[in-house]
Amino acid sequence: PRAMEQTYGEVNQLGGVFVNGRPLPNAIRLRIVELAQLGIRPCDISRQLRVSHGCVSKILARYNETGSILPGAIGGSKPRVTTPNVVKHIRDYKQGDPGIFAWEIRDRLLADGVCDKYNVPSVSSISRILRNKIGSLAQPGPYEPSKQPPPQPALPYNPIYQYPYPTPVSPTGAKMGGHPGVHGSAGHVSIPRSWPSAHSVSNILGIRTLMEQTGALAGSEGASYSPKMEEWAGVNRSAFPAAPAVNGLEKPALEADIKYTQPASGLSAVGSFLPACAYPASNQHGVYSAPAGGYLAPGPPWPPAQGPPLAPPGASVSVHSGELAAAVTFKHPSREGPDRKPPSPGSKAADALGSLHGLPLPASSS
DNA sequence: TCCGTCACGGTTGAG
DNA sequence: GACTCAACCGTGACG
Repeated sequence: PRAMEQTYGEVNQLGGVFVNGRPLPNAIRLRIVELAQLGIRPCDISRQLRVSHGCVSKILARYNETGSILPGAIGGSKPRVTTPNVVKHIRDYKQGDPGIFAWEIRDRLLADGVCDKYNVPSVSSISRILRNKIGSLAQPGPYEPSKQPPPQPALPYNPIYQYPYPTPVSPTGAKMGGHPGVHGSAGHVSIPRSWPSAHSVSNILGIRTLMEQTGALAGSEGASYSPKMEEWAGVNRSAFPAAPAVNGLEKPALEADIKYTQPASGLSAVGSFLPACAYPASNQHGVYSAPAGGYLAPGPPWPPAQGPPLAPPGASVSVHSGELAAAVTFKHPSREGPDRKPPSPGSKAADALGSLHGLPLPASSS
């Protein structure tokens, strides 16, 4: 097992451990942002945390843009908009008016509530449907009524993809009037993924948060929802300053991150979907395993014997290597048995960051 | 020396 | 269950 774990991580040029293809632990991401907010230069952060400067730059850029330290949603596919139900409606429109234009169909799909502006097919898609699926109406197609799948609701989208519905067609039917993140409000988060999905911050910020608050997710939708870290990108974010001051670290956002990365056992509403985050606690432990401590903890502090340049005035924020190693909870397999217990709130990791933030940070967040 | 950017090899998850 | 695809990741190199 140890050999297997040792093959898991890689070591970058700075001596830091990373897992190719996987995001850095939240603790490190948080530290990057914090140190940046304290005025420490990205290059220094890079060396101190042993994370490539490209990564530091990326995380900081994202934080400045979205206010979130969390990585984006990994994997998944863009949900189809041309569902059988949509195709059926298009077919109906076409049959009712053979001369109808694609854009007219599009308008009707919107007007009839078959789709909303977030999932309505493009005109070109409609044209393609007309050409490929409806053009040969003589032949029974896959969407022939006789072969139709069971009737679908007016909005035939998988509940997993809870689109942001600012309109009365919202699945919850309540509190959908203009949630943040959809129409470019002050706190709008523009994750560069245009399609609205459960992965999109727009959706998350609005629907997810609202639904959480209203308890609407307690039902099957919540159970089937596959949340991502990105979901928390803007939770509790109201407005992110374009140029946050050193002390302007958006504590509410970070606190939200910290708060919501509590171990599932300690959470009620949010705990249920935290394990599905991009950092499953168990996975993280496995991923950032033995070598991490070996590379991070014993390593000489950077820069050697250089405190002031990195130490912010009056604050002891310099990250000691051991502290960091604890903060990122690189598991040492020799110290943790197979029956790994959930880290206690008073764990070293929590202490490491808790002492820095005055906030509890569970090890599972790393 | 610093920093933004991008290619690369990798992971992930829906279809 | 294997596969594909398109998203994401961090690293490392370049300018």
